[in-house]
Amino acid sequence: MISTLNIAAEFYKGASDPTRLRLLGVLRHGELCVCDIMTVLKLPQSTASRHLAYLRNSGWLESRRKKKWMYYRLRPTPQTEEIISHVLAHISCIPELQRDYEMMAQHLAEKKTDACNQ
Amino acid sequence: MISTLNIAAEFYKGASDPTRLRLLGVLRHGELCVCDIMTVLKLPQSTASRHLAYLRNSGWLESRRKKKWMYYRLRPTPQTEEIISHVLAHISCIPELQRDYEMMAQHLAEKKTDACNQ
DNA sequence: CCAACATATTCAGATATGCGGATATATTAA
DNA sequence: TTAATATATCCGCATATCTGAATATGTTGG
Repeated sequence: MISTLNIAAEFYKGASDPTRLRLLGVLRHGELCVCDIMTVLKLPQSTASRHLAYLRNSGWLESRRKKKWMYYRLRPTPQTEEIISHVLAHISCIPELQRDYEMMAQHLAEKKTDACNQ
Repeated sequence: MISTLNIAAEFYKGASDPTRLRLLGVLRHGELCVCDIMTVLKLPQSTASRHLAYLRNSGWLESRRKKKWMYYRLRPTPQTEEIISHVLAHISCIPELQRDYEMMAQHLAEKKTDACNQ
């Protein structure tokens, strides 16, 4: 049986792993594809994909396919919008995540096209 | 602020279990001893104690001894005050936790003395 | 259709976490 | 000091989670 209590616990479990916090941190940039994320964060592809799916299943993200690429983005629902914004604010001053964020900014700036062209 | 990535992950891991969310919910009442918590939430004593220790170690609670009883309370540090208040607001509308909260209120009202007198 | 590429899933092994009864420790009252 | 009480920790066991390589699935362009 899925209760609201368990759903809330799953939601916070989404934020309970360092790699997933890194993913949330760079997703403050907006919609990102798996290949950009794994490139910037230097994560194995399976690790990036698995944790992104975890975040989607726990209520943090939604995804859509665009050509060959799967794009993930933060998903503020009426129930989670406020808490998500505060968690993001909370983690935004973690040094490791600041570095991730800047690396992603540089990576995005250097992309020549809108599509993924690593 | 949250000093490291791992510490932040541990903090959210504290909120990632249904039983621990129940503990946080009743602790909105203020300082509570283990015996009141285990009585109201109908938790085995080892379960209540273990999760309270978990919450203390992950940055949510602090504790102090008062006579024979160990009292736990929410610990809003400068680093966690804002996020803790928003997590509490987030979980405050979960039906199970509302019931817990009301049961605790009734339990506290019926206590005859300040000390634990179950 | 097929080749190339992006992403998802599987796999095995290591580690972490949950549980509740049993036991240990700590504090107090008599 | 001793008994009673409150809390913490230990224990065995079950389940969950993390990892990265390997493999499977899915999409696109030619």
